[in-house]
Amino acid sequence: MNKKDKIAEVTFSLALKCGFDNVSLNQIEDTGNVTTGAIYYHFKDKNDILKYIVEMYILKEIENFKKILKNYKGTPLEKLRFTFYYHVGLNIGDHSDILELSDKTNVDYKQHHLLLTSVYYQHQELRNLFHNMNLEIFKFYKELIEESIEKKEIRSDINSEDLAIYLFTIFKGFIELSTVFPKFTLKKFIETNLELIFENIKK
Amino acid sequence: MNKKDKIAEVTFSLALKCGFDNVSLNQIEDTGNVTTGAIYYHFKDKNDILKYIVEMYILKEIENFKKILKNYKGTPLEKLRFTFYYHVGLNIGDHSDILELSDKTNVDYKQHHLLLTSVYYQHQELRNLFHNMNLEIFKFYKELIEESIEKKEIRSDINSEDLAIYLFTIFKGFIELSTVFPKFTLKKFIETNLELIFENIKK
DNA sequence: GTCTATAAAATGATAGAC
DNA sequence: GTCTATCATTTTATAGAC
Repeated sequence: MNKKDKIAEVTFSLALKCGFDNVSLNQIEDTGNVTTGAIYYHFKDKNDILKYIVEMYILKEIENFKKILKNYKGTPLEKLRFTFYYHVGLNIGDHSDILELSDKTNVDYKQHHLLLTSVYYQHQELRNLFHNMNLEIFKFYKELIEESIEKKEIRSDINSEDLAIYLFTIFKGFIELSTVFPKFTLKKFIETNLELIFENIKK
Repeated sequence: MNKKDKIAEVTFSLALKCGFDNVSLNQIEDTGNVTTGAIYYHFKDKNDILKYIVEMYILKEIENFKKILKNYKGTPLEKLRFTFYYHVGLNIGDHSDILELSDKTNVDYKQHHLLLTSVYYQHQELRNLFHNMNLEIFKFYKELIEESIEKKEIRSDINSEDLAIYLFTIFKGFIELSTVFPKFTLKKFIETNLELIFENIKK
């Protein structure tokens, strides 16, 4: 791995623990065995590292996932279940040659979600990147629904945009809920919601 | 308002904009016309202000809301709609004599949600307070459902705990979604979801 | 209880050698 | 491209007067 990605990787890894703004250059230098000089050669300033991380580690995710889902065979509900589980598994790296996280197994979806939310909050200059990402996810759900309607796998008397909103809401909801509400397991959240979603979309 | 609450209020107001950790004591002093001396007389350290804010401004919310909903007459769906709209309206102050926000109208539910999430993320010492809050909300939904089943207003062949998870998920989901996804209005998110919820709970 | 002055540490960033 | 040394600011927090 080149130095630039090394810096990004170690910063990402540190940021996951307590937020990007709470990671100091000193920490990055000590943990990653890099020096101030290297950092400021590759990046304009500290926030430039964040921008690079967001673009490299986060925004590529959906494109990758779409490719993966293309090869996945199953009913709409199975595809949805796969989607939900895939995203909380955060299989970064397993299917991607862009990302080179050396510690792939340790990316926790809760920390990942919290980091994204905090970055969105505290770095308004990056918000458009997130808006575009969410638009992509929305389109993904809508296409999944329209395809299923075409194949007559689910009921057709319902607006695909509304259903996409509904699915997206539940997706965001159980991630958020399982993050800040440890009473139940993630599996419980996903399966309970899938069951009620199914009641709504079956023919 | 006494000095302690003045400090808390101005800190809360500043924190809403870009996160608690990004507010400096200097900012608090300048904005609130208070001095270092006053701050450290009333609070142990900076994080002690946050703890006070969380306890005063956030955790009391549910208790207040429960009281309000008791006086609200309507069907379960109407109660749910009221709940959803109430919480994004964040009617802090309108019904509470505990809170004394001088700038009540400016509390934006998106900023409020982002602040809570960031605080949860970056201040692990406060997580238990949030867990308890979420448990209270969960119990609220569960009781609403059980009451509705008893009154035979909704279908009874469904587990009240599962339905509570479902409602809570959607609540968390549309808050999160409308915060980071400006394509649609909040009203669109709420109404679309309510419609599909209704399909699930009607007799 | 509230003030000012100041300490002590940490932070992001730059300069210049190699 | 990478290093070390250092600057300039800002930060939280304390001390002591009133």
